[in-house]
Amino acid sequence: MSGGELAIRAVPFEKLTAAGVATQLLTERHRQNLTGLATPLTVPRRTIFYREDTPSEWVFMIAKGVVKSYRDLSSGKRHITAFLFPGDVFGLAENGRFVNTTQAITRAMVYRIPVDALKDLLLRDADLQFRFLCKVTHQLREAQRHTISVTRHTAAGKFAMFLKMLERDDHSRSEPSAPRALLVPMTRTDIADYLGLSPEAVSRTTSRLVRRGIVAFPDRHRVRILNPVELDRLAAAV
Amino acid sequence: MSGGELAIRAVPFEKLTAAGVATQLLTERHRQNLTGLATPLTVPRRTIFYREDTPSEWVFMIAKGVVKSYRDLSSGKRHITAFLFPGDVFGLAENGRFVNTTQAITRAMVYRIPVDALKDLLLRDADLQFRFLCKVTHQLREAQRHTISVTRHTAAGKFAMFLKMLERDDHSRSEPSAPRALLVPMTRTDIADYLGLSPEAVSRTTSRLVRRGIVAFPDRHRVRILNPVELDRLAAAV
DNA sequence: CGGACTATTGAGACTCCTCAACTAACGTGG
DNA sequence: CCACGTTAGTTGAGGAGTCTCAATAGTCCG
Repeated sequence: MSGGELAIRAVPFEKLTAAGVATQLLTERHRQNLTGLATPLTVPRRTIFYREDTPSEWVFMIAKGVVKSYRDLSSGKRHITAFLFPGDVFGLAENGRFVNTTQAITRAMVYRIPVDALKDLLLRDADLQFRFLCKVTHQLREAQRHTISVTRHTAAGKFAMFLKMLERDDHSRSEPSAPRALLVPMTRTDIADYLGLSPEAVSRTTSRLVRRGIVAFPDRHRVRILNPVELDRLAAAV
Repeated sequence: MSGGELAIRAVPFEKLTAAGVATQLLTERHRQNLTGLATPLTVPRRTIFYREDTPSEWVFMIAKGVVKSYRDLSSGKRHITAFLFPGDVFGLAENGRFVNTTQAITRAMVYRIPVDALKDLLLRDADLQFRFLCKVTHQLREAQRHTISVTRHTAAGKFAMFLKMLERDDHSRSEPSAPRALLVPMTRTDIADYLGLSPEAVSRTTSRLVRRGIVAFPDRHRVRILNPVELDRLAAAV
C-alpha cells in the first residue's frame, strides 16, 4: 500500500465484513480501468498541483508522499483544510473550479486523472464509483473531526487531537502498536495553520508537552508518544 | 422543491451547464426507484431520528423541515456538525454505526431508506449514485467552510459566516435577492454549539450587530440584513 | 559557508469563557 | 384561555488563554 499502487483509503460506512479493514483495495479490473486514464507524476516537495479557483480538469490520487490542501484567506492567514496521505484522493471542485490549493509537503507520486473521463468511467462502473463514494464519505467524517479539533479551545487539546490523527494515518500503513514513533512530515507552521493557532502557540504547546514528559521529539519531524494515556486524556477533554 | 418532493440539493463539482442550478432534481426514474424503498415520515420538532453509535440501518432525505446533526462531547458540551435543510441527505455512518445524533429542529417530513437496499440500488443505478456522490461532495465543501468559520477568532466573524450560510440555503428555495429576511429556525444555543461559542457570546454578538445597525431581528427566528456590505466585510475579514 | 526561512521564547493586549443574576418565551395542565 | 413552571436568552464582572509584536536561536538549501 505504501509501494505506490493505486488504492483508495477509506473506512466504509457499512458494517465491516472483515475486522479492521480500513483500506479498500481496488480490484484488478478497477485498477486497469483507472490506469488507462491516469498519468503517473513524480514531483519534488513544494510542488503545487493546482491553485484555488482555477478550472478543475483533473482528479488526483496519492501513491506516495504527503500533500496539504489549503485556502489563503484575505487576512493573509492560511487555513489548511486537510493533510493528504497515500490512498487519498484530492481535487475537490465546485462549479468546475478547484476549491483549495494543493501542494506536496514531501516528494510525492500521484496519479492524475482527467475529471471528464473519470466521470464517464464512474457512470459506467458503479462498483468503482462506490469506492469513490466511500472515500468522499470518509473525508467528510475526517472534516467533521477536524472541525471538532479546532473548535476546542485549549491548544494542548487541539495538538493532542492532531497527533491522534497522525496516528490514525500511520496505523494504516505500519504494524499495529509498534513502539510508537510517528513521522510528522509537515512544519510547525503547517500544523498551526491546520489547527487555527499561531505558530508561537504550537511551539509553546509542544514545549509544554515535552516538559511534562508526554511526548518527545527526537527531531522536528518525528514524535514519540511517551504517555499515551495522558495524551488521550488531553484529546478527549474537549 | 419545498413542496416535500424527493430531491437532492448539491452544487456539482463539474462545470455548470445551466447557470446557477444548485438543486439536482432527480429524474422520474430515480424517483420511482427511490420511492419504492423509501418510507415517508412526518415528525414533530425535537424528534430524534437516531443516536450516535447506534447501528446505522437507514439513510434519510429531508423533504420538509430543518434537522440538526450533533455530537455530545465528554465535557458535556455539544458540537453541532451541521444544520440540514430540504434536499439534504443524512445518516453518515462509520463501520455500520451512526457518527452523529440527528434531531428535528422543526416539524419535518423525511424519507427513510434502508441502507442495504440503497446500496444495492446505487450499485445498479450508477446515474443515481452519481447524484449521491455530488451530494456528499457538496457536504464536504460545506464542512470545510464550517471549519473555517469556527477557526476564526472573533465571534462577530463567526456569526457573519453563519448568516451567509443561512443565506446560501435560503437562496436555493426563494426568489433571488428579495428584501432579505432570513428564517433562523435554530435556537441561540444551537448557533453557539455550531460556532463553538458560549450562548452568552452569541447573545452579545447579536446585540452588538443590532446596535451597529447591521442586522435586525423582528423576532428571534427571523433576521433582516440591513447592511450586507458590512456583514460581508465581517465575514471576509477572517 | 552564507542567507533566508522556520522555530522558540518573552511581555502585554485582547477576546472569549465562566459564574451569576435576571428577564423573556414557551408549553403544559388546569 | 390563563397561570404557572421550565427552558432559553440577555447582561454584567472577573479570570483564563491565545494573539500580536519583538527578539533570538536554530535549520535548511543553495
